[in-house]
Amino acid sequence: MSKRRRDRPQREMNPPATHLRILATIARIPEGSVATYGQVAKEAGLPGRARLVGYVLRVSPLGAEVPWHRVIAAAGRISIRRGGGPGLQRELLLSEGVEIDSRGMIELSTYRWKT
DNA sequence: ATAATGACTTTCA
DNA sequence: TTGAAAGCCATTA
Repeated sequence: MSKRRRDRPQREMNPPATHLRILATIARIPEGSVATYGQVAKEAGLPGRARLVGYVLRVSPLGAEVPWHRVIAAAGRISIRRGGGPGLQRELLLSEGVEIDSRGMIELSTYRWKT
């Protein structure tokens, strides 16, 4: 037993814990629907951490287990910037039945994930 | 510890 | 509706 300087009761802990929570929430988004970063954060129990969601998606090893393409900005638009992303996300959403405006806008009123 | 960055959101014009 | 500015928060340098 080492001398831990003041064990925290149970506040934050592992960095990944929060990330896993976010990823788990994204995994719950049904096919054909989309969710905003803020909504995902809130559902994950992290209200106000919308930026974190984006950050996690950036650092986390995305895979088929995480439908990251169903996560869009509150404006109903694809947020990612940086090649290889936007076009791909658009294709994935279209293949799921989500209609996207020519400007890359999505009708949140229609496709927003309802909990 | 402070500064800068970013797959965000909301508000105002 | 579109665009700019401010607010917020965790991670990185």
